[in-house]
Amino acid sequence: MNVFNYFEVQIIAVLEALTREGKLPQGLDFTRVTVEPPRDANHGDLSTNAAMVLAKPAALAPRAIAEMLAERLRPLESVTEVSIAGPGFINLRLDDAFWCARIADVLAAGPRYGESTAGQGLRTNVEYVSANPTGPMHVGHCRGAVFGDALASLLVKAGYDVTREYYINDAGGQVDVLARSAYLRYREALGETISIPEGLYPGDYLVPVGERLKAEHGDRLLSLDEAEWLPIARDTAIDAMMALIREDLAALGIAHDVFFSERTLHASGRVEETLEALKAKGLIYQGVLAPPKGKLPDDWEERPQTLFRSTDFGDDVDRALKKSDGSWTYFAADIAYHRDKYLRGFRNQIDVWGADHSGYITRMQSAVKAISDGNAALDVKICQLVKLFRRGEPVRMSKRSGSFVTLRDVVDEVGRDVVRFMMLMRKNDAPLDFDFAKVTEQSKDNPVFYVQYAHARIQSVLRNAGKDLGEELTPALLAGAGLSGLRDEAELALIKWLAAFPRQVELGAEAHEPHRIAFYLYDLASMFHSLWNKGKDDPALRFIIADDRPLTLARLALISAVGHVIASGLAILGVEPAQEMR
RNA sequence: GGUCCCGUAGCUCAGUUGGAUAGAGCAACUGCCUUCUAAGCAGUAGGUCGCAGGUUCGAGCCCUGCCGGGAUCACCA
Repeated sequence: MNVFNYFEVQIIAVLEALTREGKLPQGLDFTRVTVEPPRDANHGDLSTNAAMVLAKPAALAPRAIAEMLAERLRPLESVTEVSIAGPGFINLRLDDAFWCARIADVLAAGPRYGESTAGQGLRTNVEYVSANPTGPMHVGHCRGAVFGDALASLLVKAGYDVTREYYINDAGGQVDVLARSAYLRYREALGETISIPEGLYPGDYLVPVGERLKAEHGDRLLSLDEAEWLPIARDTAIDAMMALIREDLAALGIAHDVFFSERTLHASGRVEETLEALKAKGLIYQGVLAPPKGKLPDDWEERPQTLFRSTDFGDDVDRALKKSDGSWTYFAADIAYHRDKYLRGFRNQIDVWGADHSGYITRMQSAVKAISDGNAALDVKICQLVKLFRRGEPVRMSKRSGSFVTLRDVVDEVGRDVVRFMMLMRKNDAPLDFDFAKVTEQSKDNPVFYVQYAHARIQSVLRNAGKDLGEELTPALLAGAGLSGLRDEAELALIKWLAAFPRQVELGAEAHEPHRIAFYLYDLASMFHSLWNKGKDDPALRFIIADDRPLTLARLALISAVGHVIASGLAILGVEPAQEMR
């Protein structure tokens, strides 16, 4: 149950009744009426802006509307207090029994708590990672991978029908470079001494590809022209690189539903088809682009190009679809790809890109509008750079020497859970510092451990509880607990925060911001640790009270619910909850 | 020079899509371990939300213009 939605429905029902009675004018728009937790909990449990939002269109004073509304809200079940404050806020307070009943919601739903139907099964495609298949993933891919995966999980939780997709860029010049690099390793496998020229991939992850080419083709490829061996070497190498990448992703706990090959777009003629469709709409023309403002590129030459009218859709300049050699640009194929997604039924598309592609967003969104006649929406989430540190010192990486940090290095060193959580402790569009020393530190400075520790503490109490109760603590026993004994402010605050989880899921999903879940969990852990320590100061607040079985069960139900919500939230982030930390 | 992102406490960052007196953590200072895990908790202190206008009942959030930092800039992918 989303408490806030629940009361929003009731408040709007009251507004409709007032309208029918002629106390509010006909035809008011209630969509801007919201029910939220007030910023300051002292104001109440729920707050609505209805009176302020409706004042102007209704031509009434906010307080007049508020008075009318408040009068009708007071009799509602569970409402103990309705007050009008500030410029016209209506604050509601709900009785303890209502809040305690939310614990039962959590226990009944278990790991499913927080699931919502807000997404209404909207088919949604989240494309993320999409690293070029030219080598193992490096640390730069890490953030987008985790972000996209968590976002996808969050959307699933919120009721969207999500496909996780990886776009394999296997059609451009870089895979030919890969093929030549692999062919060199092939010759090496056949006994030649090789040196790797500048411009080819030096990484020794291609050595097994050379071996494999040797195993499959013997020395047959040596006598072939490049035009003949290149496709063979390329396919083998791409296949091997994708296998590497899938392993890297698996190490992060990521599995895509669809791996989509760019090459198949070209091979099937869908690029041409897409361009024909755009041409039919009058969006393609031969033209000459004005040179970029400011300093010109050294090799700038003015020439006619095949252009897409992205300026019709808000872009700054029209964009080229063909290269000077007549082949399609990456953009042309990308339009075809996004059109393909649209034709597969995805009107809701999300791409997760690195910061270096931010200049590409507007043209891609323009293209999606064009190919879908405005029926599909593309949201592009940009993940800013991750700066690596070791005890405060930046980690230097050089591509040329091949001394870059791979994703696997990071996962192996600090663990999947730490990587995933830390990548989500920042908004995606803010840069992120990642210090190997700090993220493995086991202290409250480290949010991963802080949240994990809360969960572990809860499990510890639940494990020990059986002894004190004299019988095994079962879900049924907890479910049957009478909850009325939970009266302490800290306990109620914790319950209210638990009840806020479904709303956080919906808001986070709608905003495409999984980091909200990480922050929510951090706050939840903090409230739990606080409650725990109250038991240190005041034994009456401990979870297990020897001579009060009903209260003990109520508190165990509460912390069990906290455990469920932590586990449920961590599941969205793809992090395992810790059962024990010693 | 164009475009995009960022600018909130000394530091690192949240800020419920425009709500009430702007919040955490670190660092500093003061307390809390015979008792469910001190890997924790409580408290003190710290702010002209980059600057200036605008929009309205109301702006950290929206608009315009500046200032500062980053990314990117026909044809690569």
